[in-house]
Amino acid sequence: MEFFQEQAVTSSDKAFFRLRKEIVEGVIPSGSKLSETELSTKYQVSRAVVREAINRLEACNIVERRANVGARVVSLSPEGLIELYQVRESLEGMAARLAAQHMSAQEITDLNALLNSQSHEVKSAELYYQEAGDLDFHYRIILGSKNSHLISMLVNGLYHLVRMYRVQLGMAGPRVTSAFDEHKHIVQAISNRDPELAEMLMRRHITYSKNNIEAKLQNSL
Amino acid sequence: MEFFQEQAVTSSDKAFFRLRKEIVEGVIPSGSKLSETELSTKYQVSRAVVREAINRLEACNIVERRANVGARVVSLSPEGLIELYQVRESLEGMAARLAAQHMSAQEITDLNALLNSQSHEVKSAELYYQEAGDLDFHYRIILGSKNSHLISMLVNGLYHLVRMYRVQLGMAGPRVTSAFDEHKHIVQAISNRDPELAEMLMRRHITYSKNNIEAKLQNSL
DNA sequence: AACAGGAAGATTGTCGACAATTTAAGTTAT
DNA sequence: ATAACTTAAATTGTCGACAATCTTCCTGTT
Repeated sequence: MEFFQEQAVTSSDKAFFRLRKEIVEGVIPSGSKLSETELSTKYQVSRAVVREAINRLEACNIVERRANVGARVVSLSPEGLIELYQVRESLEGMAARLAAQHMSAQEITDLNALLNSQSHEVKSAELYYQEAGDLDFHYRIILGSKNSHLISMLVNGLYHLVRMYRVQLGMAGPRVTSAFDEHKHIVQAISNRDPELAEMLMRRHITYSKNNIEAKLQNSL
Repeated sequence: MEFFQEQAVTSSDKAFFRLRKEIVEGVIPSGSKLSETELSTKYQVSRAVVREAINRLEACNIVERRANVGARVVSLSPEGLIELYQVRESLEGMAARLAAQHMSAQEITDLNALLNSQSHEVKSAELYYQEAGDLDFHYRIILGSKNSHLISMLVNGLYHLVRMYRVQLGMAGPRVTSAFDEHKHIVQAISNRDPELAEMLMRRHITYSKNNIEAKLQNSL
């Protein structure tokens, strides 16, 4: 899966990645408490590294911590989802606009190639696309913006939360092909160096995505 | 000064606030290295709390850390400033739009009152306005958006960086009164519950602000 | 029976010491 | 003299133990 490898050098990194993965995938349920001692025995590391990992997760808005009390995994709610997608719409719209201005010709070529390769998968009904392919697409555009703050906020901050909502609500939906068409239009706008259109299409794309996941949320709650 | 009191409960909190303050105000110069041992003796606390404070500063994008090497205060650059104001324009524009929708009547009344009180200060040429008053204004609108992600990103993330640029470039400029007029128009749009106009005015306001600080940066570099 | 106060247990916060890694200096060989 | 290797110093990463705080349960009083 992972296209952009965050490589773990320190022990805290490993704990952070593992903990994040387990939370996003629901192995550790949302809303549950994170005990430092418990996790340190489970992961076979000292409490200090678990503590550091939890602190990082707090910075990602994946856990909430209260001083002298402890940390809890955030709980998913319709309001939280809406807030999340509101900022995502704004930030990714901006990313698409900047990408149309700043992506190199090579990067745009690669992006088109990615879409072509995914085209086959979509036709052959591989729903692998939904998860990884969609993330890959959005990820490249975010990087294409060349804005480090934007990249940091989206990649380190919001995206794991987005994935958390998706995974835990079981997103294998009928939106695969239509989302793919939207991706195509966005790439076309970027290829034409049309920032305004790219932003608008991206915002719309994310709004659709929000509506889709929102409907799922209604059912599963 | 501080309108929104972040109260320090733990020892790490205090270290974090103090360190952030010293960095933002340039007491610790940008680009310099942060030695954990050095700071722990200087602050009279253990290395663990300094370490935790530095980790939090990293999450704010105020320091950059490399594993097994150490942390450095970020260095200010024209590119960094532009990137910062790009996202600020997008996020605060969004905040203004949401504020026009979600602020309570009471909050809007308070906002108008704030502007009236500042009107006197501006006329009496108190340049106190520039720093605290401007921050207070923007801060209220951000909170008025009622979007927790947005609030977190701006308040915990970007704003201290913005202040860092301002303080270290010595922002006592001729923009005081014109900025005040822009604030007035924005509040008017919010009072009229006009989200689109509020967003547009806020984006323009921040663009002006960027141009202003950008000119300063040209001179002082 | 309900509520306030206080001990006991558990959890987080802080500390100093040790281990691992990087950086710098010093030495040797080409 | 330069380059590569080795070694030593300094810095960061990790650990286990102790201190402070919160939570829970128990006791006693109204």
